Amino acid sequence: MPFEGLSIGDIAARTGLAVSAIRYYEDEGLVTPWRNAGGRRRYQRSDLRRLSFVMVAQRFGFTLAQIRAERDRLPRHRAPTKADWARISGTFRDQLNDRIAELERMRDTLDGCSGCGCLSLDVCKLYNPDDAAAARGAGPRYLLGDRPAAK
Amino acid sequence: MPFEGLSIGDIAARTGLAVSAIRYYEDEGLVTPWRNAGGRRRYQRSDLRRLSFVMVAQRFGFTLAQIRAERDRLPRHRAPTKADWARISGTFRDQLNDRIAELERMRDTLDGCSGCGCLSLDVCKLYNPDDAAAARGAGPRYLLGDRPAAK
DNA sequence: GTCGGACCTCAAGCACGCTTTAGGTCAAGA
DNA sequence: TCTTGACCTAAAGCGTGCTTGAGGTCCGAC
Repeated sequence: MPFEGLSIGDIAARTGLAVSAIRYYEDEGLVTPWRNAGGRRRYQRSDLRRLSFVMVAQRFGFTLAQIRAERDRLPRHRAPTKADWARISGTFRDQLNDRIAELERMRDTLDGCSGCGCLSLDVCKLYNPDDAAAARGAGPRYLLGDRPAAK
Repeated sequence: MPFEGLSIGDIAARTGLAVSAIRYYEDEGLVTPWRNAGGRRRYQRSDLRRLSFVMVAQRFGFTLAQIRAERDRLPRHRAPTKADWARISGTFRDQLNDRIAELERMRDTLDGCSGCGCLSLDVCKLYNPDDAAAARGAGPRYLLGDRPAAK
């Protein structure tokens, strides 16, 4: 007998996603089931991989919009190659490295502050918008590497 | 003449926060101005430091609720000591280190996958909930270190 | 035939951290 | 006195990623 597709419940059971989340991903254009005669969603087996990709990419810090954009950069007329996935995994890695670097920079700043007596309410530049910090703009965000925020 | 307090506009200018954000922080119990005869908020100079602390702690990944909790652990009857701030900075550092470690773990997983041919749709365990991953629960989240999610 | 569970749609709700809007009030300068 | 800008409150809105609820349908088993 022919393959009649997986139900949304099957997909939920096998991905660990909630049924409502799967429907939401459909609204977001991340997966596109067809419908059976009764109007129920039917999924291909490859949709399991699609949704797994979404889950993995989320873990790596991508928003659903970014994931959709990444997927849209894949060729539609052929199966994804290793090169395609290498690009995506490179994107993942770059994003991870950026985030790691930022956190390390923050940790170093914090360590520097601890060593120099910072985090003292009366001394630390991080808390004192009156001095150098204020001169460069406003508030401690500049000391922490933020760009001048659009208010 | 006596110090009549800073206006919310003064505070906004000196911290770089939006006026609406400062009022929101008041709703959240993070700062407590008094009111002048006309009902306008008046701030102490120390409120600049309070709000700077909020900004710094947010940068370090704390939610407003956590920041309030941290502040509530400070003694109310005396000025915060270096030891108080050392504890807080230690909390900051621990949190940073946890997040760095998690990201590095993810990067290592990703690198391992790239090296072994992972991120190939047909091979990678990350995408294939049918095999070992499925046996341990459902979907790739387990491979990535998530706890079994409460659905 | 009918029961029940899985499924359907659409709308609203939640958490977080704010901003925006609407409709006033206060206070300093011309 | 009048204007203007800074300020006030309360309520609603936003973005992200979903969940929950209400009310109805489909379909396999008994």
